[in-house]
Amino acid sequence: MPRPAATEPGQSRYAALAAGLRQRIVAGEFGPGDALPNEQALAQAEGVALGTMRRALDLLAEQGLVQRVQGRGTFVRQGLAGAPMLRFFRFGQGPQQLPGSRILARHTRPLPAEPAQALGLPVGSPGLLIKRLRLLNQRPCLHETLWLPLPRCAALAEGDPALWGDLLYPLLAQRCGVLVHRAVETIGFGALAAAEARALGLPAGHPCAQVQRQAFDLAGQCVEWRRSLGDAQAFQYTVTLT
Amino acid sequence: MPRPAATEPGQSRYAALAAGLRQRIVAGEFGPGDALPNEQALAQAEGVALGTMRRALDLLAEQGLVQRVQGRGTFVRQGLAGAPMLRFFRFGQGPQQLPGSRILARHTRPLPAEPAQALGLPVGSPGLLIKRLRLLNQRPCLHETLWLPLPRCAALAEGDPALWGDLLYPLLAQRCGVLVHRAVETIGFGALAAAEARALGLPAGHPCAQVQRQAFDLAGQCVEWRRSLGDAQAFQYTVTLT
DNA sequence: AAGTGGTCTAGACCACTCT
DNA sequence: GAGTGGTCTAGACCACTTG
Repeated sequence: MPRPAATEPGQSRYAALAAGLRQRIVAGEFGPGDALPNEQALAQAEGVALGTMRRALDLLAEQGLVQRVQGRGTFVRQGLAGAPMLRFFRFGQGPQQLPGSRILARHTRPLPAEPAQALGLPVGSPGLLIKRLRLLNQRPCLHETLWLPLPRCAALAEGDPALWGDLLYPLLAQRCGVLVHRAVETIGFGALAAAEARALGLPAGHPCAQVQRQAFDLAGQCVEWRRSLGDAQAFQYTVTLT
Repeated sequence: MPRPAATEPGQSRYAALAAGLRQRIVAGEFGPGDALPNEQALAQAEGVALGTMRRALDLLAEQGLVQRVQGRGTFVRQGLAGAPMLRFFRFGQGPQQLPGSRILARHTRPLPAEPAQALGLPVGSPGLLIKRLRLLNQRPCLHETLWLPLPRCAALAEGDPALWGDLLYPLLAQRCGVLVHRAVETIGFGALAAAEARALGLPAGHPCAQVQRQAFDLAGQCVEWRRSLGDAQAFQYTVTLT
């Protein structure tokens, strides 16, 4: 009975195997889109039965870290595509197309209280502030305020934002090596301040829906704080309870 | 190789076993809270290996139909407790207590278009309309409009609503034999009409959050349509994306 | 045809809950 | 101690994808 190094005591074998694989993925041994070795190889390498290794891989798949494809292999999942923000809103009808982006401002600034807390950094740490407008059919529909932690996302503090394209997360991945893997959003309701209202072409004080987002990388570090504002009339969201 | 009756062709054995068990539960052979026979017995009865039956039971557990408890057994889950409506709102702070209910109206009426469609019944079918106010610390916080399908929920058309207690779903279970197992909710924002505003003690036209709910029984039949209105200021909801 | 994950078997032993 | 679900093994065969 070999009792190889369990990552945590009191854990089942397959959970330990999953944790080990998770670490290897986070460490970059397998990049996004890469295939893992096949089950047989992994099981043999760890000296464990095939079924046990399968269980570990299934666990990682449940957690969204890998994706299993019959006949092809087990692959490390890509990060979040980005811009699923619009799923909360119904602007016009017809096929939902990709929203455009217009950067309104970009500054390096000390982090204010709320973003700092969300990012898990001390207030006043260096941050990158971005304001942008999301557009659908050339019409402004969302006003966003973003804060990014600065040593880490420094690559975005330089260069012409006009060349960035419409999605932030692919940019974060390419330029900063930051892969967004999970996000938590909080929905609320308020009234538009003058500046945002003007940008959206709505009257000041107009009711708006507010979506605050924290985005996390593979290691669980928060790498973005964002607040998006849109017309409350257009807001709609569906949940299922069980 | 016995190939006993699969509930559906082209399905894996464990999926078929799960479907069979599901049917038996829906048919009432095992009521909410009852224990299923143990794995060994079920596997033997179906002439299948233990692991395969386990897989079927795990599937039902994933779907929320049963709950597995180590050392005790596998149990049919109770229906939704009810009143998780308040999870969308933060009224005051401190420990969230159970909301009170005051029935404002109850009528038997032909179903209007929207509730009829949600319930999967023709417009004009007999329905039971209920309006009620949810209260927290004696203060009104939610205004609800409910439609129930009528032959089925007839027991609620009689008797004194003042004796109903604060939760609808336990009532539906006891008096009508209707077990709510799943619900779908859609969130939107709007403005309060005069009547609702008055009931909630807010000015007419005040911004409000609106939660529409369809509740389903074990068989997947819609058994309730509901619209709840509350102060938009108090609204807050959190989602996780992966 | 070779390689992958998906299903199924038949058994052993462990961890937990109840009486 | 008896009974339950949870873990693990070692193997067989199937279904799907790709060259």
